Amino acid sequence: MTPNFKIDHANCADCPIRHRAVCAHCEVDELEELEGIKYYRSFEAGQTIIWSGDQMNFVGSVVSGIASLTQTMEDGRTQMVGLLLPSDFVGRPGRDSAPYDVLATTDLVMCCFRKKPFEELMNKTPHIAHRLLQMTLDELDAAREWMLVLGRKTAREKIASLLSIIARRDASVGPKTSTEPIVFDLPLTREAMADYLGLTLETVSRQISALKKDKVIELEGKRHVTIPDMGRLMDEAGDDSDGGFLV
Amino acid sequence: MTPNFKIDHANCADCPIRHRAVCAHCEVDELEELEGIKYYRSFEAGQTIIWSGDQMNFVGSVVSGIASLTQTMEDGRTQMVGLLLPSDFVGRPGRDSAPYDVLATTDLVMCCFRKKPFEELMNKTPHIAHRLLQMTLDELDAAREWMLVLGRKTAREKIASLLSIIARRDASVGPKTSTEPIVFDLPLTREAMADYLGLTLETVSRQISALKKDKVIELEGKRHVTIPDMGRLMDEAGDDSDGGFLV
DNA sequence: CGATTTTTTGACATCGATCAAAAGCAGTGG
DNA sequence: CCACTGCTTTTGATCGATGTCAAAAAATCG
Repeated sequence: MTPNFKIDHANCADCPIRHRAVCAHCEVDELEELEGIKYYRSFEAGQTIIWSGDQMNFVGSVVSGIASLTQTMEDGRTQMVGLLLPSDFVGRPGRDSAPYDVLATTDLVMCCFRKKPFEELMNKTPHIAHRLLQMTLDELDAAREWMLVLGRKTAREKIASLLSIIARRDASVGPKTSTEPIVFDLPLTREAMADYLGLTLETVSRQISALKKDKVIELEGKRHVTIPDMGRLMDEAGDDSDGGFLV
Repeated sequence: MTPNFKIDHANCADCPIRHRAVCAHCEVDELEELEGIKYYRSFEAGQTIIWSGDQMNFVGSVVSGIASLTQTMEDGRTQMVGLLLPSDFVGRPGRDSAPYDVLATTDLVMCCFRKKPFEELMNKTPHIAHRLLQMTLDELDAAREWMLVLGRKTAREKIASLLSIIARRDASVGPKTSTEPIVFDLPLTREAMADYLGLTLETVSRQISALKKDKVIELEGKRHVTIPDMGRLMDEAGDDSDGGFLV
């Protein structure tokens, strides 16, 4: 059913997400135990990783690519409720069924653990449990920030907010000042952006065009974005313009 | 500044939230340790418990009353991002400043712990850490369900969703069937509901009047609500009508 | 009972949704 | 290389749900 392939024997020491994922605080011996139960799975863009309501028999970390969590109403309206970037964790220890669909938005590689062994390991490894709590609190903060976006921001502010979030996560390796331009590729289609923002794809398209016309962003093709002035973008997002960078 | 008073020496064994709060899984000896560092604080309706950006030097559980988490934009637009009912936890171990305002929506009693001792106790007490992770995952689920409400539901569906959530949490002690009427008092003003739902208070008022006219709800005064048919209300909310009760 | 807050109701404006069509772009096979 | 197909994105015209502004009504409180 799921055309995925395995990448066995990859070494945790070389892992690109080693220092940010759920295993970030693990000692060498703990890491060895994790290494013993882990396996890799790849998914193609567009594939469904987990269906809402399904039994979840594994948990894991996004190694590369982007996944999304979405909720769908009976009549087809859909809302994205989470965007999972590399190092983010998928799954909920202690629960057996998934509350939302998990989709591969791009080609994706995950580092998986069968749920049962992971839970047992977690129970005897405070480093993992502690890290998972921290990550869950971070996700809760992100979800609540997104509630403000969904509930109170205008379409233009919503687009600017999404762009600034992607820019910030993407640029965390890049320059630290807010004066240098930031460049990145949009990993989402207009429709996925609309589902994230509670808009229609037409409105997304119009607002992106408007931001481009007003020189808040530059576009090469449909996906390659340049932010000449991050402060300007954050003003457009309705956020405190210095909150993100200086704190 | 904060006119609060203390209720010392209350016994954990008699605590009304004992079985649902962060201390739910504690053994007798763990409970004694918690009892040693706890203290009670009362807040009046409308009081701010914690300001966004403030140092948080305590964490704790809501014992009675309702608190809300709200985010405010520079121009005054506000969005409620959390509704804390009795047994819910306030505070984030490991973080030092609050990301949102915490307000007492009604008169409120909290069972507090100074943050530092609580964190230390948590680190040596897996029962507490584990329970807190479970509660945080529950909050994350609730936040994500709310994202669907904010992003994709109509004003009428939003009101119906809020009523059904309050009804469900209120009625968890009450009858288990969906055929008996459910009765409760709304703990929120129209304005607070508007802030929760991303609406204006006028729209909230109009939609409540409409639901009343259509016999989905009955009102005595402005706050006392009767739900004659819970299934009907959940249809109006756009939810699967049996999801909440049978699962 | 008067003062203040909360809620309702009305008239009107607007932002974003909807419906429709065209344009751009990628892949496929002849 | 081009014609064909399907998908994404843009653009245009129109409509309707919800916001805004204003005032009255109801509830609460001293």
